[in-house]
Formats: sequence, structure tokens, C-alpha cells
Amino acid sequence: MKTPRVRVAPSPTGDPHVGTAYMSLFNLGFARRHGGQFVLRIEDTDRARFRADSEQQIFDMLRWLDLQWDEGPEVGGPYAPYRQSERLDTYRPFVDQLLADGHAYHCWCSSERLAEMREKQRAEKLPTGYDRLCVGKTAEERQALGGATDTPVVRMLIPDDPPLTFTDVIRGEVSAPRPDDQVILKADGFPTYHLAVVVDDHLMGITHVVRGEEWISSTPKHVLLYRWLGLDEPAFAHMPLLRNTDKSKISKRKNPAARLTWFREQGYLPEALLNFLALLGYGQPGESEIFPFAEFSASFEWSRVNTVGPVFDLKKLDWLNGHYIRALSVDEFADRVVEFVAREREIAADAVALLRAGAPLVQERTDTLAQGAAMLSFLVAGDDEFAVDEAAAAKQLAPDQQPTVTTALAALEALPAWSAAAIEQALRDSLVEGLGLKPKFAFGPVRVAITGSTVSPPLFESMEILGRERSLARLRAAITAG
RNA sequence: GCCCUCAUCGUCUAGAGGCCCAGGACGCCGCCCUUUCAAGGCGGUAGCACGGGUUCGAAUCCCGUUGGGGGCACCA
Repeated sequence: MKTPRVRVAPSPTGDPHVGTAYMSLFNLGFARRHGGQFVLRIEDTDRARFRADSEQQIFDMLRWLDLQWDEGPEVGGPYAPYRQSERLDTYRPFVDQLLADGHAYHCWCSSERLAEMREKQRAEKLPTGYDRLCVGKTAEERQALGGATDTPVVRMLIPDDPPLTFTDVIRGEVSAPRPDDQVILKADGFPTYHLAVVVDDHLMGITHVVRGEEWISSTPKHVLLYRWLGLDEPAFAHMPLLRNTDKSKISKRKNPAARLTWFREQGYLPEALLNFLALLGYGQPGESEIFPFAEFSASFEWSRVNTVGPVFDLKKLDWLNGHYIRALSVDEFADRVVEFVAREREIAADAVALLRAGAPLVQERTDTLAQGAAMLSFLVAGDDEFAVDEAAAAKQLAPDQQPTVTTALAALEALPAWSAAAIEQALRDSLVEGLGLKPKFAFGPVRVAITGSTVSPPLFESMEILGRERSLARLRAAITAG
């Protein structure tokens, strides 16, 4: 096999899509397996949907996931530029050749006329497709007929017997629908996807076109273009589509996880997301679900890719993320928590120290960085920010539990050394032994007073990190409040 | 409507004719551990869409039905 060159070609039309990461992962996994190259190309031929900040977000998220491209924007490469909007001159000769060879023609039909035509075809339950009103006509002849614009587009003239089957790396022989006369050059001078993808993939030496299943039905158009232009066809690999819970193609409207940035916002680790994505639509070779990128790429096989679109199940991602969090060193985990919190707001140096000190306490009790940060919020909350959860107070700081808090406070005030072990000893002596309470009932009220919640990191260690003065103050506040 | 495509537990999957009255993982349920919550350990729940073939034998092959998904743009 030729050394593979693959590419991912996202469109900068909004928040980066999770599908882009999915396609990139499989492209990269394949490329790495065989020592090939992974190219990033920006397909920005749609001026209407273009969003200026989108491209940077795509780069940002792919780098976050460590899916680094070998060639593309920002890193360059022998086939630059890698933005289609900068390659307009490149496409023109190919269009001219198709026109000259009679494989393409100008079309002046207005969008209104096309819409009418389609509506009529639907109403009459006919197959939809361009009716070729413009074929063989000059601009003048066409204008005379009405429903025309001044600037024509260029359409493919699909023959009567177009090739309708192709070999897919994942699916084997696939047949696809008969295409209609697809527009390849728009009125604004930009090529459509179909022309640009064929020209660029050829010029950039792409050997394997890896893309979503939604492109299967367009592939005959691409095959036709390759043949007309006398170009070698690449191999095609159509990946299954990621699904919403209702099985429809994953969409930002139905699924927050369709936005790639969502995962970072929620505190997922990039290595966990990659592992999760690698599991979707792909049978893992080992017996373990823990399947990091290095293993994925070292063992990559197209034959393991499934043809069924997998539903995106966040529960499994949560579990995987928790696993990766626990596998981190204590320091590394602390770094990630601080980094995560700092992404949302500025944090003072002493708060960073508290977060780092508290991090080991939450590392094994959290699935996401967001959850971990939330669990540590009682440590970094200023005196004016700290508030006891109402339901927790009702449950653990009721009048009959006030003696517990009072006794705990007295025991702790008398404590000479402020350490977790000393705190535990003092509380066990005064509450469990002294008041004869079961540990669960003894520490519950204290926990709520200190952390504001019935669920918290281990209590004694938390108090040690919180510090003597702040801990005692919170106990006093709980008494006053009660 | 037309064309294409797919079909194993709720979800991700193993299974390429006998090893399967279907294995693993997540989730869920129970028990153990335990200062809360987790983590960890142990156990449990649940599936080959349906109907015909082929075969000594089918989750695995064929046909049909049903169901799901995708496409039918001067969007990608």
C-alpha cells in the first residue's frame, strides 16, 4: 500500500463539531499506523455560513485533543494554501476543462425557479433533480425564457449511465443514488464542495478519503469528476454517523455534546474523550475498554470499523473520564483542576494553593474536573461567598443537632495542634464517646457546617486544609444560624 | 415521495455455521467496605427485530417484512 495521506476538512461555520474530532481521530489513527500524513484543510467555500472565529476554535480544539495535523493552516506544508477560499484560482482551470469537454454547462436558473421546479416535482411525486432547462442554450436564449439570473453557475452534465457503485474501505461494494446535475461552480465564483474536494484531494495527494456516511450518496458525483478529469481515484472510507439518543444524526440542537467545546467546558479530559470516541463504532481489539490513542493507532484496522451509527452515551464517557482522572498523578490532577478553574475566572494565589491541597481529596470521587472543582468550592469560597445549602442545613443543623455542633466547637477550640488526625481524635472523643453518637450522626452536622453540603471530601482533612480559624468560624456561624 | 444504507442487552460492543439456551463494558439493582460521597470488591438484571428459506446444525448465509438512519441545495 502507498503511504497513506489523509485529511480532515471541517467547515468554519460555527462551533467545532464533535464529528470533526471523530473523523480526525480515525484519520490520524490510520495515518500513524502506516507512517502516513494527516492533513487539515479548511473548507470555507460557503460565504453565507462562514464565521470568522470558527476556524481558530477548530485549531484550538484539535490541539486540545492532541490531534495535531502534519500539514495545514498554521503549520504549512508543500500543498499550501490549505484554505479553499485561498485556492479559487486553482479550481478555475478544472471547471474550464469540464466545460470545454462538454461535461458541464452554464445554468442561469434563479433560485426561485429552482424552488418552484422542486415543489412541482414533489407534488407530482417525481424524483427531484434539475430539469436541464439551460442545457444547450446561450445566455440570450435562456434570458428570453424568464426565471433567469445574469450570473450563471456551472453544472455537471450527468450522463445516462453514471457509475453508481464504488468500493468502500469499510463497507465493501456500495451503490449510491443516481446524481442530478450538481452545481460545481457557484455564481459568486466559489466552487461547491463536490468540485473543490475532488480537485484538492487530488492535488494534495490524498490516498484515502475518510468522511461521514452522509457523503455516500454524493460519491458518484465525485467518481464522475475524477474520471472526466482523468485523475486517479482515492480510496473511500465512509464512517458511521454519531447519533443522538433518538438515533438521529448528532446535532447541536438536540445534543449539547455535539459541540466539541462542550467537553472542555464540562471538565472532560482530552485523553478520555479520545478513548471514548475510539470505542464508538469500533470494536476494541483487547478485552479492556481502556483504549488510549497510542494503542488505537498502533493497532488500527479498517475492518474493525462498524457500519452502524453509534449513539453517544455520556454515561460511559463519565466513567472513562473518572478512570483517566484517577490514573493521573496527584500533581497532574491538581494542575488540571487549577487550569480548569482558571479558564473560567481569575484565581488568587492562596486559592490556587487551597485547590492544590484539596485536589487529592476529590481525585477519586469525581468524574469530571467541573465536578471536582465544585466539590472544592467550599475551600476557596470567601467568607462572604460561603453559604450552607438550605436542604443540608434543614437535615443536619436542626435544633436537636445544635448540641453536636456546640460540643464539636468546644473540643476543637481546645485543640493545641490543627491536624486531620488531631481533629478526628478530638471529634471522636467528644461526639462519639462523649455524646454517644454514631459516627454518621456525629460528623454529619459538622460536615454541613464546614463544607455547606451533606456530600463532601473527607471531613478531617478538609478541616485541616481549611485552617483552624476559618473552620471554627464556620462552626460558630452554624450555631448562630441554628 | 424517490434513491441509498443499516439491524446482538437501555447504551457501546464481542461474535466472520457448530466453541453461544450469546461474552465483555457502561448504566441500573443488591451486598461488602465506610465519617458523607466516591473509589474498590463481590453478585444480579437485560439482547440475537419479525417471517420464510438453505443446512445434520444459523446470531452468523439467502429472500421478504418491519423498523432505524442518510441523501435528494448556488450547505458542507
